[in-house]
Amino acid sequence: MIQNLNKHERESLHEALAKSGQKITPQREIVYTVLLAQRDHPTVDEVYHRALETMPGLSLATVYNCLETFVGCGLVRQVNHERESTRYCPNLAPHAHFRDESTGRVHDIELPKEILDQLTKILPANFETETIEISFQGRTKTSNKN
Amino acid sequence: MIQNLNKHERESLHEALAKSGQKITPQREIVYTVLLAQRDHPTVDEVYHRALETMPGLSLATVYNCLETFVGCGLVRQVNHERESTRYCPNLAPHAHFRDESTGRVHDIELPKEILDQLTKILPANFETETIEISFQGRTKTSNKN
DNA sequence: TTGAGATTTTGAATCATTCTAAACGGCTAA
DNA sequence: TTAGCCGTTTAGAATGATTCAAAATCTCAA
Repeated sequence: MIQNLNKHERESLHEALAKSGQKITPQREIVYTVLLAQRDHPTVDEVYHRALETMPGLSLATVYNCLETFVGCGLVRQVNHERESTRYCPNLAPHAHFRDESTGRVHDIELPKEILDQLTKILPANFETETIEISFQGRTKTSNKN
Repeated sequence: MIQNLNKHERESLHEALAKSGQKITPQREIVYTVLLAQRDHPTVDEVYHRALETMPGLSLATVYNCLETFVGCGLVRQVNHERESTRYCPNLAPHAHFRDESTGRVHDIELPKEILDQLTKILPANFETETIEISFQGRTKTSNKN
């Protein structure tokens, strides 16, 4: 069963929404709760089905809307891989993604600040970066189920 | 007008196809020629329209097939950006991509080997990488039209 | 030159995502 | 308390890139 947001999580949500002039709604709280509850980079459809258990009438379009809103106010990151469905990730620390080809799972990889700094240095002087995305693709050896 | 493949380019193509047991066809030669002629990371549709000028009967599905084949035998890289159409790139040297949000254009950014090495080091020991993708998103300052 | 197997073609099918229009909800001012 | 404004949600249709299916065509080794 999905836990409710704790005080701090609820605050982040309310603050982020308020900051960009948007309202708090039950749908948004539930979608955000679902994202925090299981940090496995779910697709829209996965979020939708998980959220349905708490709010049976919820519509898919609303899940799209909520997630778009969260991305817009910086609460959540989009993770795209090739042409697969977009996945969503509430981890705001700078990190890369590793996609395991054998399981399809996506893992967060912590990204040292030095590497980010170095990366921005390889750009020509007049290129201004807003976001950097780094994604690895491969396999995990051995029986590690992580 | 689109130039023909030079001797070396034709050889790479034939060799790569042969190596993965596939045939040389006029369609494949033309699609590859189009990719080399203008290295602006075209979409399938762009490749299709450029190729039509040389081979009027060509079908869109064939362009999809050819590009998929080239990616499969390592002649060409796919470039995905968010949910936009997939783009294709015949630059085989390791490089990152910078997408200019104001123009939609994609630029190749040379990628120093040290950075690649460092990147693979941040992975847990049992993660085996096959490919790494790095993409920047931002804007180019000033009136540089590059 | 021939035949097996790969490739191309056309058009239909798929599927994630976006759009549209109507209903809803919450807040503010009277 | 009510009226109305405006952002949000909803259902379903529309979009658009990509894939699939089946038949026709082509390529190349023998």
